[in-house]
Amino acid sequence: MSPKVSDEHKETRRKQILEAAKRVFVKKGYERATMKDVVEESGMSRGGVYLYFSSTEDMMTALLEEEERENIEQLETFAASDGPVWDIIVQLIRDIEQNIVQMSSGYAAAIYEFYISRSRYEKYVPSLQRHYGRTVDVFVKLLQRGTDRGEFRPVIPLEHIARLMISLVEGMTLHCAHMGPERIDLHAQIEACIAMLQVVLQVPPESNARG
Amino acid sequence: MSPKVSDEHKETRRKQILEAAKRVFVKKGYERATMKDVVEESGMSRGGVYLYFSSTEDMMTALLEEEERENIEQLETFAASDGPVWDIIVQLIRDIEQNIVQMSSGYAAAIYEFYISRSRYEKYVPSLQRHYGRTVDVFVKLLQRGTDRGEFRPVIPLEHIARLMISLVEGMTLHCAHMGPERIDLHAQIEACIAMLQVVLQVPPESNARG
DNA sequence: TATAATAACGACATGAGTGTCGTTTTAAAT
DNA sequence: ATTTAAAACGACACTCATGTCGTTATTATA
Repeated sequence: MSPKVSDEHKETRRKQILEAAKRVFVKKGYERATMKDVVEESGMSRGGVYLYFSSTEDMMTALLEEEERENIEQLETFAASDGPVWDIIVQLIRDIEQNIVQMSSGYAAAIYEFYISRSRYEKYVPSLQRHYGRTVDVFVKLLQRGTDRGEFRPVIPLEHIARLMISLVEGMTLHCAHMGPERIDLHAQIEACIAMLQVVLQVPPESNARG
Repeated sequence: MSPKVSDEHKETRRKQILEAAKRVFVKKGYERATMKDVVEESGMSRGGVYLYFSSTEDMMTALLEEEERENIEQLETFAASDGPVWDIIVQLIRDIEQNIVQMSSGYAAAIYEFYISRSRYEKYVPSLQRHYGRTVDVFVKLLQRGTDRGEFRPVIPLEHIARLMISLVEGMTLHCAHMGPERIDLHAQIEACIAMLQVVLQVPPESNARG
């Protein structure tokens, strides 16, 4: 008469399966990944894995839920930090560059596959929109703070700038996933992006944020 | 003793199958589309379809080959037209907006699925790179002409501007495929993109290209 | 009109992934 | 040490798309 294992144990197993799933996604992509693959990669049995997840979609959802939360939190942390807003933005963009490069070997592609296949089913679109909307919000607020402080004199509405930046990052990420950072000259693009933003926000040149 | 049908007939059949395939791709996406689907959609038999294409990959490749060629040609035609370069660019960008909207219902998603799944296999990457490279080239040359003519005084290297624009378009297209043009305020983004370009290229304000 | 080449057909064998479920193993509680 | 709840196993039946291939229908030519 006892629940056979502790909750921690179950959580460990769950994590273990998710890690195996992630490796499979990186290697084979989202659509081509099968439960069989994850079973083999995790070293567990078919029945065992099914005890925790009933599809690869469940697994990817679980993986992304956590990562999206971390992403937004990181963005909010950046946005909330002290100092000149322009410096924060520059740091943020360079941080994004690292992220893009890291994900460009397989995992980004798998995530895109997942989102794209989901966007086909209307019920999933709201969650995409929510994430997009939150990202826009955080970025607009950051730009607004810089403007309020007199750091910027934007020549384009802030919300439009925010949306453009997000589109830009998305495009670079996708291109990177397709062709790799070198081929698209990612680093130059990132620096040019910063320069462009500086012009559009009319950041006075005395703001120096060279890394 | 005769080749049973004319070449035109075979070409017609081929087109007919490709059209059916495109409808299937729009409806189900690339990965979930099966030969069975295309067979049923085309109204032909299994054996008949296999006589023309041996996989959905073949079909998508054939569809895209033509469209990519048309795309580049259209871009080159734009770039080659007379008149102020700034006007050409503005027209080009607004044209891209139409393209993005048109493709946002299913087909763009299918194409992304296709490219992403292909990028996983190295042998396909060169063709992606080639297309990307050509697009950059055409755009750089256009910008260069405007600069040579004294229309622009770019504050950022032209090649970087070109790459940024291409990333931007890619990002907007992807977001549109995910969430639709309204949700991402595509039109505002397009106009903001034009405005941003105008600033970065330092196009004198007398250049009026309001549509 | 007859014929020969082949386009088109569709049933079939095959292979791969899925979800289940009866059995075995494990570990907490007695 | 024994009990027992449930974690883990893995074989099995099922589904579905694939590629083939022997058969049938079609149409340019003789």
